[in-house]
Amino acid sequence: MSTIKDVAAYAGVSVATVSRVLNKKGPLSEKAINKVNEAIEKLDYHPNILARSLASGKNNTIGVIISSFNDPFWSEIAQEIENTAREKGYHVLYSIAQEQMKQEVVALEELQTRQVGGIIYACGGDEDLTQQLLQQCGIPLVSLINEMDGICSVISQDRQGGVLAARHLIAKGCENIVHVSGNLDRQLSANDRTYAFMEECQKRETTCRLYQNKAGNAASPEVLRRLVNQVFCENPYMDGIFLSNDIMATLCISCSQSQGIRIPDELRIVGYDDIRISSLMYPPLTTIRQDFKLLAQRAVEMLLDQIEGKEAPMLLEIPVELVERKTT
Amino acid sequence: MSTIKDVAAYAGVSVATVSRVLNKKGPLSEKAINKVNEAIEKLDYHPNILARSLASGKNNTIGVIISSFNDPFWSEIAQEIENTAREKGYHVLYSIAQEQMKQEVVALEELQTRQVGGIIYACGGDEDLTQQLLQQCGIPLVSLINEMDGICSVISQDRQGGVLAARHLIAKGCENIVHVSGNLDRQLSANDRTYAFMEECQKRETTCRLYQNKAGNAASPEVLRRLVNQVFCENPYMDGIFLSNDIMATLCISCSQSQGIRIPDELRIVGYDDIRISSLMYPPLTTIRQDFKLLAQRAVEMLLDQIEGKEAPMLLEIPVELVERKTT
DNA sequence: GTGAAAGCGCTAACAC
DNA sequence: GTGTTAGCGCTTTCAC
Repeated sequence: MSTIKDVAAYAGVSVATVSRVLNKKGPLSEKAINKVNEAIEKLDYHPNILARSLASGKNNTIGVIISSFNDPFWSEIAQEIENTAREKGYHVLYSIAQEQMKQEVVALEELQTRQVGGIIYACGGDEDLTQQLLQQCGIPLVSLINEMDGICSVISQDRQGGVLAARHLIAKGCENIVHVSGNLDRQLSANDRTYAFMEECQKRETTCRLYQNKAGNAASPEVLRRLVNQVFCENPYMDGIFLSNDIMATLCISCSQSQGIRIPDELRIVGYDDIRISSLMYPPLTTIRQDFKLLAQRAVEMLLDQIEGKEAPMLLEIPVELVERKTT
Repeated sequence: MSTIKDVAAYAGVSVATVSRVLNKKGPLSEKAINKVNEAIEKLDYHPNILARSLASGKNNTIGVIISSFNDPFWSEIAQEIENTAREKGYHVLYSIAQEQMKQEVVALEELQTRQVGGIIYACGGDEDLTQQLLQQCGIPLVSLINEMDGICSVISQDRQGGVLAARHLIAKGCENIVHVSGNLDRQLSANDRTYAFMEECQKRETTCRLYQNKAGNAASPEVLRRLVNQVFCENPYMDGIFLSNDIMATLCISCSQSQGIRIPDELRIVGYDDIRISSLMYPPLTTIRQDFKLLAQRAVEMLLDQIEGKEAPMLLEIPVELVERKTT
């Protein structure tokens, strides 16, 4: 690996000149530029970003704490964070913190150690721990998970999502509704979709029975399937069901089909997220679409604003949208 | 942000001692250790990895060039790479290179610049460019895409996968088979599944018609759907279909169901990959399972062996397995 | 067992 | 326009 010194020597200039050429900064003669570029080419020189960051004190890197690359919702988000950050000249470092394993602390430590300029928190971990991020770390932070005291957040309008789902099912004539939520013990903005959905049902005087998927999406297929089976067993007369994510909705479609329940005539299904597969499956899923792109984009922008010392709003809410397909 | 100097000053020792405590290396007195640890605690000190790497010349980081986090197959791989690397004390840096956009060069540059010790190449880009990786970069490399001259590879036994699929469909009585491959212009080991499948059909004297999905998995739902529709239109009598990935298989299930074609009685479907959703959809998909975990694990191990100067094999082939569910 | 000091590859004053 | 030089935060000899 050649260094800036090698380049300087080869080009017959000083390291300062090479550095100037590299950064396209400062007064420079055509001749110097050409010589340096030639040397760079010849020596196959790649600047060492570590040294650069160390010397300059900034490293154009943001960190993302995420629960997994496997969850379709979060992998969409990761992809869009990556796209946006790159566009703005930033790199992204990921740190995986599996939920319910208290890995957030390690993840945070890791990113701090790597000197990221700020962190996007996109992993539903223990709320109290997460709160400590604020107190302890003192670097710019954006949460994609929920509203937290003193931490900037970008979240979907989940209450609106819940209301849309309820109104849609009721408008389609459902009278016997079931909803499977996520883990309500957790302080997630995602749970607002449940609260709003239940309230709306109540307001419309429609019965709605609530089930909780405590284990969340990360649970094994068997566990999820068992829960869905239980729901179907215990609610033979349900005519509408709202799931807090599209994976659960997929399982419901699957269960209905295997039991010969006709969709949407006998049972109407509404999911949440609108992940890629939702439009490809059969029947194509009616669902509440979260705007991945905008969520990620705004989160990155908010973080960069903080990093660059600009004023940033504390909370941004991204609209959701009902996408009607063939399950309702 | 406090530095090692601050810690040294606070603890009343030299920076060398702090460094020794940090790295648990060299002769150390209990007293010194305690003082330093206390100082670290008090000052909320986080070592700066950049400086550490720069000084020590090693940075325990590997790079991964991947086409997207969104493709379920590759996100499974990414997740497992992450898990394995972490276990071995390495960090992972991702660089996204969307296929057919020649972003591999930039991606590679980026990772080199960040001083990764080696790179896992997991992105089907232009083969000639990819080959240049070898010549140009001179750092340890492992390909998850195909066999390349002089580059270590870890790939699935795709020929075996193709044969398994063909035999299975034929054993189930299919006589009029269609296969949708990926882009055969590309030099991907994945294409072996196609070649082996076609050969096996021929050997068994079963007709098989071939379609190519040139755009690959990254194409929009509409494009994929159009292709599947075309296949169904042009082959009213097909009784078996083998898709080169599970997303395409999902679309085929969807198309069959919407046309009232009974699965598996009238049409048998075999996918490839066994992504998470494949067991959750209806009917649960018969597919060729790739061993994500082993692929990723071996790739990481192979790379670390190279980095640490150990002897590594040039090629590792990971077995695949037919998972029979309800579409055949 | 501990400290002083050189140096990793680079940037950014500051001098010329 | 260009070169010299002092660090950035850390590791690592080499003395003591």
